[in-house]
Amino acid sequence: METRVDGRLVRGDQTRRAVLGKAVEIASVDGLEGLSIGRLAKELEISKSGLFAHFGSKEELQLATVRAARRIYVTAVVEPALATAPGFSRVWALSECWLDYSQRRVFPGGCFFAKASHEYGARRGPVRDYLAEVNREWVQLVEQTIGEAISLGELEADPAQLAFELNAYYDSANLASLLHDDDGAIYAQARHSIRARLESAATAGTALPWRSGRSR
Amino acid sequence: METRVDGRLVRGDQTRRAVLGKAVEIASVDGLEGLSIGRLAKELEISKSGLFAHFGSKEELQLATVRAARRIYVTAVVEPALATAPGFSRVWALSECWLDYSQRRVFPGGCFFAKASHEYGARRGPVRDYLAEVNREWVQLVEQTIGEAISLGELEADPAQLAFELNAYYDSANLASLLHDDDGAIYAQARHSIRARLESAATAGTALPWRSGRSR
DNA sequence: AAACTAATAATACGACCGTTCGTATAGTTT
DNA sequence: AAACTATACGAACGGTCGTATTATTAGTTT
Repeated sequence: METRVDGRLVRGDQTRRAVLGKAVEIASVDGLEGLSIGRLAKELEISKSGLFAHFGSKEELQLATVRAARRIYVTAVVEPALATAPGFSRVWALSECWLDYSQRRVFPGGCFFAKASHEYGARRGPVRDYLAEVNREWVQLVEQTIGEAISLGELEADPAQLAFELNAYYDSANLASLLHDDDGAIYAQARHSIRARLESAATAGTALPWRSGRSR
Repeated sequence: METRVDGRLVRGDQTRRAVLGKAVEIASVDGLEGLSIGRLAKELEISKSGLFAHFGSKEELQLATVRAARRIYVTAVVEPALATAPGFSRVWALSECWLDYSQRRVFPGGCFFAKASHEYGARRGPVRDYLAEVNREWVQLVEQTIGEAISLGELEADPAQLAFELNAYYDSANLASLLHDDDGAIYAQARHSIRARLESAATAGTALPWRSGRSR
């Protein structure tokens, strides 16, 4: 099965990819509103009008940027966590992957969605709606992961409640690390809280991933 | 002792007050960057140049806006909480006051500082520095309040750790309520988490404020 | 009443905003 | 080779941005 490719479309795709890569970077630092078409074009050394033609409106560019960020997020956080077997250890992996994603600065401005959600939380329109949807998606994944651990008898908790708490720790660590030029102490603090919370919810027989094999 | 007042200065003060009141409103929804001098002047029906003269630069306007927001925050959260006696009940009051402040939308866009801190977290400059300082101030207050409760033998915890966790619950509830047009369910969830966390840290004899006198 | 000061206003500036338009170029199809 | 299509470009549009300069008005002091 041979796939004929249109060189023009390939070129367009590459441009689009480059634009969105840069857009995600800029927006994670300066926000989706601070992301301007002129600046984006200048940094990529392409024409403003040519760039604009790819999206048709600022709002479409913003939406495409959030979609691009979502793909990066899935690759950086979701997929690595799903590589761990379901159950307690996957809940822990999810936390570790998230903190790592924030600390590694996958987006230079910290978690893209924490930033964008705060930027658009009090507004209306498609951008906000999509951000809300992505957030729901994520919370659902965390709840589901917790649910699996409960089903496997490794955890005892209200999934929604525990998911809320874990998420709170993630976001709080992310913000504090940004605001205070953190050297890692804040992430350690978050890890400590997560560990304590999970430990208190673990069932008796469950092996705790952060203890290397034997109990202390 | 009689105080002679200069009518011109009074007039200027009133204007300044009105400007900052509006500025804080706008910024809590559209951010400190979205806060523009032209828009501010238009909404207040005064001249752009006259308004500008009060601050001298956009950055000074932003700093003055954050300072104004801080005063409102102190009035809405800190002072009411300090009306409660030190100890476990004050820790609880702090949480209640904060959630109430967020839920009542003292700022139309939810917590001003959550928004502004995310906006400036990844940047440099005086605005970010001041936001970081205000945050430190707040965290310190929470830790100190927890410390008092420990000294009084009503609580057992690491103050920094518990403060981190409570703050995480506050901010997380604030964001989720904005993003999902909350009817109050999210605040209830936060209250539940806070209650559970405080209950687990309370010492044996401590009366729990949310139980009306007798145990269940 | 004159001199002075503080607050406000009018006007203008260059830079950048998102957007539109006409055109040139590269690549595909016939 | 001709017709067509997708991508990219330069130039211009009306607006708004933050800021500077200059003038006017309101209020105080002498």
